[in-house]
Amino acid sequence: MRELATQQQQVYQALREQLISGRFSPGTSVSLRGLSKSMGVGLMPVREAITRLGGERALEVRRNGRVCIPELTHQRFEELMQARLQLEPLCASRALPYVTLETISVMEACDSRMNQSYGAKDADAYMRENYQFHFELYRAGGSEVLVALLESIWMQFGPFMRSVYEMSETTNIVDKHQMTLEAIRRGDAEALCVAIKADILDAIHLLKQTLGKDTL
Amino acid sequence: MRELATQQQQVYQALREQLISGRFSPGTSVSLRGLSKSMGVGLMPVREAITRLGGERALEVRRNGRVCIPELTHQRFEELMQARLQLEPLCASRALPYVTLETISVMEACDSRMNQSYGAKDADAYMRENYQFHFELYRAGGSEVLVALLESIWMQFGPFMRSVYEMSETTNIVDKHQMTLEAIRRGDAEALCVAIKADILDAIHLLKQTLGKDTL
DNA sequence: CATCCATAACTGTGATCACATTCATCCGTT
DNA sequence: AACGGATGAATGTGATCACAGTTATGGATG
Repeated sequence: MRELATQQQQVYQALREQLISGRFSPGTSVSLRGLSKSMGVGLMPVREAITRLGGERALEVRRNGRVCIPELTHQRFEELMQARLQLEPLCASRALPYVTLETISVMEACDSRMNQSYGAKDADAYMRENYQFHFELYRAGGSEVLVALLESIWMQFGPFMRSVYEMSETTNIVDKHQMTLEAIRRGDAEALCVAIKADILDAIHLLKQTLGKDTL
Repeated sequence: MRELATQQQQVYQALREQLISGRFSPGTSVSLRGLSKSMGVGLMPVREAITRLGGERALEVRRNGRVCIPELTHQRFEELMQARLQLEPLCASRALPYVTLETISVMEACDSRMNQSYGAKDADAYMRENYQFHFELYRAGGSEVLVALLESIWMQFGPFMRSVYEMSETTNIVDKHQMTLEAIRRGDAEALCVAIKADILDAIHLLKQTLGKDTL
């Protein structure tokens, strides 16, 4: 972790992690003064952090200026997953040649902690470790542009996945993580792409199965 | 165009168009008070607009807070074009079923104005019309998420392309636009993807040929 | 003439205040 | 009891000020 110099960076980072962990429910309205008090900082830092996150489409700024967590839409969800399917295999392939033994061990540790969190019903930790598992890989290649795009995407669907996690009981995403790790160890780019796509397709299937009745 | 209610939205929109048109050179440093004076508005509007654009990675906010137009890097350029190659055909395919006759005529008008601008050596207009040509199509499908991602990408490589345009003499991108329009008229999704990929590959080739010696 | 240091200008950060608009609440009327 | 309008709280927007850090500029000294 980088040292967070300014207050706005601290607020930005905190909100970012909460979004990726899905600690915010879709539709929740966010107010400047509310966040300001709850985080114990002035108005200006949260103001800048929020407009920045608005630029990353992680928060929705309505026409009247009110800010809220984007609502779950079939359209939005499908677009986000399509974008993941296009970009994540690409980013993973680019990273593969630069993966070190330490990268792998960090990913293994994330996966291990993820299983523990799943057993302990700790949704926050589960989501966070899942994020770190993927991005430890993506970041290895130094693809700053692609990683930034993917982070924007992950912040956008974070709030969705939380509700999925809380509803679902049977998850076998772990297997896809093992598939991913094996492909990396073999240095097999194609298998890596297949594993990652399978992981994303799992998420799609899981969410459609869980929320399918409500939102089509 | 939507009515721009607040000042920050006006500043944001203005900067956005200038970035896409490539009116800013890479490396140019942007200061709050400088923009504030040159645009005739207070500090706050430009402050919010800039942090928002920072979130979209259209402007680079350095660790010390200084803001500037991102520098041209071989790495960055390649990533941006790879992302385009992945996302733009997808976005175009999704839009194809929703294309109306008016969409086509708007695109034709853009292409026509583009040729005029090219003849008149009006780089600003050329870049702007090229943007509108593509996004008139992408927006037709209502893929808000994908369009937002692509707009972020276009703002990031806008400053690059300007220098390319000013150096190059022989451009045949227009042909690819005709290819695109024909594929749309036939409702041929595959041909549309091919045309768009060809357009992007043209841009890649053009830039590598123009700047190839300096930055590898 | 070159070098170094002090001064001045400029930078982003954050706080605070004022304003207009929107939202919710509650009271009065029908 | 239900509806509608007025009042109050809460919201984002923008201006202005103060501060600390950096950068540029200038002159004095070697």
